[in-house]
Amino acid sequence: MEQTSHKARRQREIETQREAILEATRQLARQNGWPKVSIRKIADIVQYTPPLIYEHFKNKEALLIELEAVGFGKLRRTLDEARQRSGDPVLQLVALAEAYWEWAFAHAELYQVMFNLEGVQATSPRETALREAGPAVTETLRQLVLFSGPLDELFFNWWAMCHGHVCLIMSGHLQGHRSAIRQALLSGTERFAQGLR
Amino acid sequence: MEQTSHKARRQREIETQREAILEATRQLARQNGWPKVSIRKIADIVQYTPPLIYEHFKNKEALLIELEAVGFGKLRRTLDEARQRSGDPVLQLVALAEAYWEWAFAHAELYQVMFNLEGVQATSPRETALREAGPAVTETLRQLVLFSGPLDELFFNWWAMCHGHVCLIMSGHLQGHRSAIRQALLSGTERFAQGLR
DNA sequence: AAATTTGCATAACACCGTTAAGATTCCTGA
DNA sequence: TCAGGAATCTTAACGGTGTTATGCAAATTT
Repeated sequence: MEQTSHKARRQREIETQREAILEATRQLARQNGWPKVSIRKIADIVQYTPPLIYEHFKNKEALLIELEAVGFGKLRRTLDEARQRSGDPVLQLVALAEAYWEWAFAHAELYQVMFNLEGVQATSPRETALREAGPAVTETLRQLVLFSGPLDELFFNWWAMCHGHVCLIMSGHLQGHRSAIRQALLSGTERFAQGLR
Repeated sequence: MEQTSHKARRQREIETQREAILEATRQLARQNGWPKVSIRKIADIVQYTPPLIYEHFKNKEALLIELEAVGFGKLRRTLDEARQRSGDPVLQLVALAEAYWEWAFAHAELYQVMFNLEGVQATSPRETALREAGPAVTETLRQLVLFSGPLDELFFNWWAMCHGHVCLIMSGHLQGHRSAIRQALLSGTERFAQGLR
């Protein structure tokens, strides 16, 4: 049946369009920041007219939510990898913070859409999205804490430390102190981990 | 000279208009979130037409920057007060974190414009704005650290802890865990302070 | 070959930030 | 007192935005 292959080919074309839209969106956000990202400009880049975007995404927010999920997935994998580069839990936790920091700035446009920073606004149910990146961290924390400590609290602490330092730079505050803040995050995380032994 | 009193009266009217604009902006942001704040709606509330806004502010961003400054001023005063409610530096640092948390949610619309959260985007020189709220915290930290420790780093750590926890809630992540995150911030700050003795 | 579905574009709507031009009121000075 | 001008505000417009109804042409099915 070549009908099937036609349909399959068409299906791949659609998927290609979808990927192109997502990639164009990220490109625009990287180049000019999220506030200047518009459906019309995205359509321009992918060489179609605006209504085509709406065949792939219900609206602009749905596009952002998709990228948010992409971001959390990528971040999760990055953290999983980082955890496996050392055995000592203290070093692990610091390595996780370092990986978090590097990832955030290497994929700033994703990070911004994940946390509604710098002009992004998407109101989605994100409850699960954040937790998804947690297991690697939580497992490392577990090795640091005797008995069953308040793992949730400690996880929030670690996350807030990382996110907080990243945000201070991304929001434009302390622009000139990027490496100093990076150092503060790393040494702060180490002290945090040491204190849990 | 009643010319002078005329001018003075007029001056006060202008100031009143300006205040009304700022207040209307905050009101709209509180009610519907920043993305739905528009010059036209602000003009509606203050019972004038849009161009009048531009007699008081160069553009929309200038309005936001003004509110950003208002926010940092208020936050600074709040922290100064909180610091004076206890003598013990550990308790002080925790009280500062608590005051920070409470203030952020009591003035969420200001907090969002201060840090470009939830759809706000203002590109301003903020270097000084953040530091302005620092002295109270730094002074408390000084009492905790022997000799001259890396006060800058510790200040960034404290700030990032507070800001990070606040952000996790404000961005919609962990929506249901507000009081748990609050508790995490407070106990995390206490552990942080204890570790500096 | 006719009918229908697919795949896209054109064109429109309401809203946005911003500004140029006009109208009206008020004050000034002769 | 009254013309002239400044102060004060509005109307109207421009280009941009997200989104959707309509239309058209090609491809597919019957």
